[in-house]
Amino acid sequence: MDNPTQRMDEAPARFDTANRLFLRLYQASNLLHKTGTRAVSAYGATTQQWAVLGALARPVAHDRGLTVKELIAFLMVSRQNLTAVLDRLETAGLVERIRAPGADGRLRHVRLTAEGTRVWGEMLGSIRRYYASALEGFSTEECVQLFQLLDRLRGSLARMAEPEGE
Amino acid sequence: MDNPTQRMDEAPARFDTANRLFLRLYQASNLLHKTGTRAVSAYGATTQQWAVLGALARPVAHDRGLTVKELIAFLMVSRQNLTAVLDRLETAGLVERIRAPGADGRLRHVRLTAEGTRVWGEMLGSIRRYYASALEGFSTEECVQLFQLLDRLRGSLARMAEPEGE
DNA sequence: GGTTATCCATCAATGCATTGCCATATCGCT
DNA sequence: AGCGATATGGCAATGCATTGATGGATAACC
Repeated sequence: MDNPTQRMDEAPARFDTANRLFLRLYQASNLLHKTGTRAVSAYGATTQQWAVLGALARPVAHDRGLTVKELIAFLMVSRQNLTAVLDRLETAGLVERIRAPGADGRLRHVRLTAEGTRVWGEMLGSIRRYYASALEGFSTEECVQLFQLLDRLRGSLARMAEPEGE
Repeated sequence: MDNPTQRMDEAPARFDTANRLFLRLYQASNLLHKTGTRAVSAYGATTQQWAVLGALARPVAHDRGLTVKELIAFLMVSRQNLTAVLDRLETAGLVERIRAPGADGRLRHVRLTAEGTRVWGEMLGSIRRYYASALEGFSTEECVQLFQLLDRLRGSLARMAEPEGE
């Protein structure tokens, strides 16, 4: 009873915090998909499709598009998963897979179609409203802080997913 | 060119931060399931089953169990989803659905079986190692900070999911 | 006793996400 | 020309997660 409990309690407290932290991550992610999909459902889209369209709409990617490999790296999902999402987006006419003329023949560049660019423009309003609503009680500093912490956690988990260095 | 750009740039910066923030949330969640399931795959479990077992293993819940409704509130998932997870856990013999003798006849209490308690005890080692590895670069203060920010975000998203008060 | 509400389960559909394996086309190197 | 690596696609299986609709058993109220 005379041992210092201050250090003894450190590990259990950290475990407990980790437990709560990952439960919140799990819950927040589920809610993100649930509410996010609802926010863009008027366009027949989902949060994943929103993420893909958002990646392709960036100035860097809009003209030349992104290869499947680059999209996988950007979103950090499996190739088989991305293929299915791209199939749905292609069927909807929002995205096209093209072979760049002069480039590597193996590469397929995924690009927004004119329709895809138009729909993305319409979706932007809903997305802005969604972000504003979801982060209503957050100061800009807190947003940055949360981003940075999530960024580090993502990095840590990515390291666990791929032990061998790239 | 003489208008104060400081305020004009606030909204775009916030939008950009939100964009990155939710992408990180999306990525971190996918990696959580990927690496987490790998961590407990030796027990034939997944992260969701881990979450359910963890909820039921808490001292508060271990003896009397939790009703399906309580589990839904704790994990914040849909009833149909939870039913499927519970079915798999019941088939694996880790969980049992019982009707409490004196209580409301509509309620089903979900409880860990003896086997479930044993397996959870074994899983705890892997889980502790997982938490330690995932949060390796984080100070205890940062863990708490991330938890609190995620908790607020979860609350905000939950409000968006259920507009009418409970 | 009858109505209404709650708790739980079921069936069905869609989409996301992973793993594993196989196939094809192209590139780069020898 | 051949060989290995890379980039993509296809197929299959499993599990998670949502929505929607239906139904049954129990409780609470009138």
